[in-house]
Amino acid sequence: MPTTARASGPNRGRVGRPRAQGPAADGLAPRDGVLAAAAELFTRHGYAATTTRAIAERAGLRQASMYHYFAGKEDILAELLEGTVQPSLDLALVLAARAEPSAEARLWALCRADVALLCGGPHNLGALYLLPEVGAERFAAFHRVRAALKAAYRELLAATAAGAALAGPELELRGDLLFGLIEGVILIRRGTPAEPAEVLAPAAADAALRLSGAPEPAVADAAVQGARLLGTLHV
Amino acid sequence: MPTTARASGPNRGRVGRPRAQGPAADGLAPRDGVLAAAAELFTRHGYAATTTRAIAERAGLRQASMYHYFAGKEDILAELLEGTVQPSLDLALVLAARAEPSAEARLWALCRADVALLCGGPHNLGALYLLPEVGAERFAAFHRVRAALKAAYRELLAATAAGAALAGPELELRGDLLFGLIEGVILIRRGTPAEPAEVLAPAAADAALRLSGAPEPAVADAAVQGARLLGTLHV
DNA sequence: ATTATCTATAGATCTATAGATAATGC
DNA sequence: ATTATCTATAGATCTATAGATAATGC
Repeated sequence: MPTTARASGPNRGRVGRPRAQGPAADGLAPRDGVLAAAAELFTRHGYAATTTRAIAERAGLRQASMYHYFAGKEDILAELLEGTVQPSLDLALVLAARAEPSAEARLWALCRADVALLCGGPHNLGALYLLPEVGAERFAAFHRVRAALKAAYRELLAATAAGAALAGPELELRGDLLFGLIEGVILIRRGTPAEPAEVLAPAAADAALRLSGAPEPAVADAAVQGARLLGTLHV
Repeated sequence: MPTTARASGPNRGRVGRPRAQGPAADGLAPRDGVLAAAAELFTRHGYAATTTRAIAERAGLRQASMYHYFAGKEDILAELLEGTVQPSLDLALVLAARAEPSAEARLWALCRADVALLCGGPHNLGALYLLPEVGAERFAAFHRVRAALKAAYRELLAATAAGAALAGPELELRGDLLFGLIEGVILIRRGTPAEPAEVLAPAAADAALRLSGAPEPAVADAAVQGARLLGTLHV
C-alpha cells in the first residue's frame, strides 16, 4: 500500500484546479499552448485583431487564466518575436565567424536556413515581422537582435567576390535588398502556403546569391557547398 | 447689388454645417482627407489598432462625420488598397504588351516604377500590403488585381533570355521570388524610411534583374534602356 | 430644400483584476 | 500549503446609428 495516494484520472499528477474544458488535447505545457495559439492567431489575423479570449479558447483554458503565465498581451508577442529571430542570429554568428567554405557558400547556407526558419513550423511564424505593432518601443529587444542579424548578412556579403567590389553605400544598399528578399519570402509564403519550405528555401538562397552579384557558376558552387555545410552543422 | 449673397468668410462657398475644428488645413476634399489620414495611421499602427476616432481627428472632423463618406471602416481600407495596386497593374499591362525594348529593359522599368509607387507618397503606402487583415474575403477585389500584376511580372520574366531557359515550375518559383523582392522593399522602407525612393527604386530594379538570372552586362543594358523607356512614358 | 457636419449614445466588445475553488503535496 | 485554474466584473474602449443643427441655394 502506497503511503501517499496518487490521482490516476485525467488529472493525473496535475496540481491546481482542473480545466473547465478538460486537459489540453495537444499535450503542450499551458504556457506553450498559449504561445502556440497566439502565434497562429497573430499571424493569421494580426495582433490587435486577436483577442485574449480567442487565444485562451484555442489554448483550451479561460481568458483570465492566461494571466497566470503572462503579464499581458504584449508580453506574449514579445516572447514570440524574440524566439523567432534569435535562432537565426545564432546561426549567422557561427557562419560569419568561419573562414571556410567560401563566403558565397556561407551566405547561401544562412539564407537557406533562415528561410526555413521563417517558413518552418505549422504556421507562418515569420509573418509576425509584418505586424505593424512590432514597430512599438516595447519590442526594442527584438529589433536589436534583428539589426545584429542584418549586420551579419552584410558582413557575409562584403566577404563575397561581388561584395568586395562594392563601395560603402552600395554595399549597404545591396545588403538591405538581400535582407529584404529573405524577409520578403514571408509575403510569398502568405500568398502560396502550399509551396513547401524545402523547395522555397534553396530557391530563395539561389536567388539571394544572384542578387548579391554572383555569376551563375558561383551560385551553383555556393549551393553545393552551402548545403554540405548545413549538413555538417546538423541544421 | 448682387442678386444672391455669397459667403466670404472661412466658410466661403461651403454647404453644410461648418466643422467644429474649422476648415481643413490641408485643403483636401473631406473624403480625400479621411483617406490620407487612414493611410498614415493604418500603415503606422495597423488596421485594427487604428480607431475611427483617430482617423477623424487627423482628418479634422468628428468621428461620426466620416460615415457620411464611408459606410464603414473596412470600406476605407478597401479603397486604399485598390488605389495602390491599380496604377502598378496599368503600367504592367502597357509594358507587357510592348514588343520592345528588350524584355529585360521592360522588366527593369516595371520594377523601378513599382517600387517608386510602393514607396512614393508621404507615408509608406505599400505597407498596407503587410496588414494581416488584408487576407480577409472582403478585399478579394484587391487580391484579383494583385494576382494580375504578379502574372504580368511572370510574363515579362518568361520573355527574358534567362527566363526562357526555365521550365514551368522553375519559372513560377523565380517569378514568385522576383515579386517577393519587389514587395519586400516595403520592409526595407519600413526599417530605413530615410532612404530616398529615387535611390532605392533603381537599385531594387537592378537587383530584380540579377535575381532573374541576367548576367551583369545585361543588367546594365536593361537599366539604361529601362530608364529611357520610363522617360518616354512620362512615369 | 439640400447638404455637411455636429452631439449624444446604444450596444458590443475587450483587457486586466479580484477573489473563489478544486486539485495535489506534505 | 501551494498551485492552476475558474467565475464574475469593473472600467475603458470602439463602431455605427439617430437625430439635431448650421451653413448654402433657389
